[in-house]
Order: sequence, then structure tokens, then C-alpha cells
Amino acid sequence: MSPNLTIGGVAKAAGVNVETIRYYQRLKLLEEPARPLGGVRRYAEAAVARVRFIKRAKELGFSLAEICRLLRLGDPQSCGEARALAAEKLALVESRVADLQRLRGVLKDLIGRCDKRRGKVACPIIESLAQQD
Amino acid sequence: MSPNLTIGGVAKAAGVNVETIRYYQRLKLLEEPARPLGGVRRYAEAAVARVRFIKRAKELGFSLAEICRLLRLGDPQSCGEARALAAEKLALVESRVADLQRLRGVLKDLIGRCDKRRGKVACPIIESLAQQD
DNA sequence: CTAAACTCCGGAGTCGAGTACGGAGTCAAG
DNA sequence: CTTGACTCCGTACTCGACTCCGGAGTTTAG
Repeated sequence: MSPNLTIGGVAKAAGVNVETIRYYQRLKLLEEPARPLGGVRRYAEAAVARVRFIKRAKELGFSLAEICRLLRLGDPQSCGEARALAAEKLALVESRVADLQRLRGVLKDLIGRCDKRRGKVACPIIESLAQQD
Repeated sequence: MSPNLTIGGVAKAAGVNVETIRYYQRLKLLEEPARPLGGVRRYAEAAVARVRFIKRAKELGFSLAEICRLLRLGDPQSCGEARALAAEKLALVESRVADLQRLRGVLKDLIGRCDKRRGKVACPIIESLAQQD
């Protein structure tokens, strides 16, 4: 299974636009296979995996710039710095989880109390999130 | 403590730019107090809370458009639709938490295994996120 | 009373993340 | 060997979320 996908195949498999692939290549998030003199580039399955990774990381709130750094963790040579970066990301992810869980609690609460409140109390979501810087 | 803050005071208290406040007003995320003929608008503390709410919700990955809907949950009159929206958001938040926790596990794992891998295995982050669409 | 700091306002500019376009080349089925 | 789908490439456009600008008016410290 050597490189046999065209850019369109990769795009379809990963669920993104062809232009998005090309855009990621420009940003060096994805390497672009050499083009056989006046031919068409072929991609390996790994490209699909990489695009999917980018997609998921994006959904989790990482910017393309951050994803770029994240992807470098995969380069065997950069193991030194990798550990620190991973730790940094871990902290970020943990705080994000905590935030979301707080919001989750508030939402559940709101649903439960929805009928009770008679237009006089402020929205609990607003109250809960507005406080503490 | 009736409205006594200027737009700059609100901005500073909420930790955003003055222009951001004005921008939110244009988008109706924030109501703009009436301007006393040729004077300067004054804001209540509630405006600060609201801006902080927007800020936090944004950090949690909600777009301004979503936040706009979220904020309407606070309007006493819209309780009917509110419940459904809250439930919808809850589902979204729960799946986001699950995703982040998966990533969290992978990051922890990576940190633990960082020394072991000798440049031959692919990055576990990439492997873990690339699979299952 | 004046100068500095701030507000008001509309519109333009920026940045990130794509998406669209259009002309030229390439590939694969009939 | 043609036709239709796809690729290549650069440039331009879009959209969300701001941020900056500049001229006018307003408020406040000294």
C-alpha cells in the first residue's frame, strides 16, 4: 500500500475540502509528496490520518499553529522538547475539562430548575460563569 | 450602585478592549445604555458580568452566535425554548469533555513513555486521534 | 479654565482559517 | 484519442472576531 491516493482521495477520506489539504500543505502541517514531472501527486494513507488528527485537534480548540507544534511531537528527533510541550498541553487540557465540567453542571442544573423559576431569578449559567475572573 | 461605569471601566473590569465592548453591542450581545443627550453612557456592574460570561464561554469554544443564544436563556420570557437549548448544549459539552479527556489520557501516556521510545514508534497522540472518524 | 484622558461613531484594516476561481495540464474510460 | 473528471497553482474572496483610526464631543484633575 504505497502512495496511491490523489489529493481528492485524501480529502474525501478525511472529510475535508481539497483546498483545505492544499492550505495545510502551505502551512507545513502536511508535507506534499514530490510531483513526478508533470504528473499528479500521490499520497499514502498516513496523510489521511494526519488530516484527521488536525481536524480533531481543531475541534478540541487547538489553533493550526498549536497543532503544528503538536504534530512535531511525532518527529523522533524532537523528543527532548516534546515532553515539556506535552506537559504544557496537558495542563491546558485539564483546565479546559474542568471548565467544561463546570458548565456541564450548570446546564444540568438549569434543565432541572427550568420549570421552577418564575422569571425572577437571573439565568444560573450567567451567574455561574460571570464570577471569578 | 446604579450605573456608574464608563465603557472604559467595564472594559478594564472585564479584561477586554473598549472596542470589543462596542463590537458586542453592535452584535446585540450586550445592550447599550441610553446616552443622555450629548453625554457619556454609564454601565451597571451587570455589564461586566455579562462580558466576563461571553469571554469564558468563548474560551470554552462557543462562537459569538452561540453565546448570543445562550445569553437568551437568561431572559425570563424565553423559558420554553430554553430547556431544549440547554439540553442541546449539554450534549455538546459532554462530548467535548469526553474528547478532551481522551486527549488528556494520551498526553499523560506520552509523557510517561517519552523516554522509552527510541525514535521508532510513531507519536501516540497522532495514532490515538487519527483513528475513528 | 484648560489640558489630558476619555467617549462616540462609522468605517477600514487585520488575522486565522479556510473557500472559490480560472486557466492549464493529466488521467482513465469508452 | 477524445471527453469528462480531476489536479495544479496562484491569487482573490469570505467570514468571524476583533482592532485601529480620526475627528468630534465630554469629563475631570489641577
